[in-house]
Amino acid sequence: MKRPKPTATALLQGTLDVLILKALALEGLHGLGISRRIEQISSGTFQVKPGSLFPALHRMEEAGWLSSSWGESENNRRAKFYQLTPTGRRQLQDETEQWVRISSAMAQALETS
Amino acid sequence: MKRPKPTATALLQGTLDVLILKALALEGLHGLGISRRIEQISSGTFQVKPGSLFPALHRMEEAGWLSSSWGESENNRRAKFYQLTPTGRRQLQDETEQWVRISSAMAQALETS
DNA sequence: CGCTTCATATAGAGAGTCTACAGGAAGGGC
DNA sequence: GCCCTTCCTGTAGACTCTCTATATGAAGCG
Repeated sequence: MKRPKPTATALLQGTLDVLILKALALEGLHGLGISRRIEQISSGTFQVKPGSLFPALHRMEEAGWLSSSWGESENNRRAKFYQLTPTGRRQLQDETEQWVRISSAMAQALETS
Repeated sequence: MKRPKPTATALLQGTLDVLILKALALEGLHGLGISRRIEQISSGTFQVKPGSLFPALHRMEEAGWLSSSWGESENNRRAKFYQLTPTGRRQLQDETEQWVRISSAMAQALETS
């Protein structure tokens, strides 16, 4: 019981990637649009801050899961749009399956036995 | 696609704590016993390496969730036994509820929409 | 022309897990 | 007595990822 825990840590480490991939599954979006989409499909549970989002996008683009192109947002702002690559779509499948495995193992482990 | 991903990262960051707490919910165990219990209650899905386990135990003891005492293992080896403190038991409840919230939000987000 | 909003970006800190290694002590084989 | 394996705890260093905080620029509004 050292400190009252300053950081909230809303996101579980490792879940951001699959959420970004899922957000882009239907259509390409720009950065803040991805953030809003994630918040939407999780009913507000996950709120991705810019400082988490953009490094993740760069990392995933470098990994070959996303491709980007500059365009204009719905508010006439310069915005970078991201799309899933075929590799990224595969990655979405893989990470989704991995999540199912892990979460069912967790559910089993946390069952009151 | 830089590297073929050297590390496997079997465990999701942040899930080790609640697994340790759950492993100790029924009875006190020593370090490697906790590791084996976690592997058992997750049907082999989670395998906690010593290099992850012991720092976590020290951290959690310092946080006041666990108390420890030296004793003898079932194989006559010197072993440190850990028990849940009342604070730790509360922490187990909190983290379990948090896991339920997060995993259901993830399930909803990853639903094919 | 300042203010707000939108949009992208980086630096630095912090946390947590991993690999790899180390040491001590018990038990078995010979 | 001596090796060798197993059990048990532990640390060091690297690595990855998320967070807070801050910065920049451009559009729109009054």
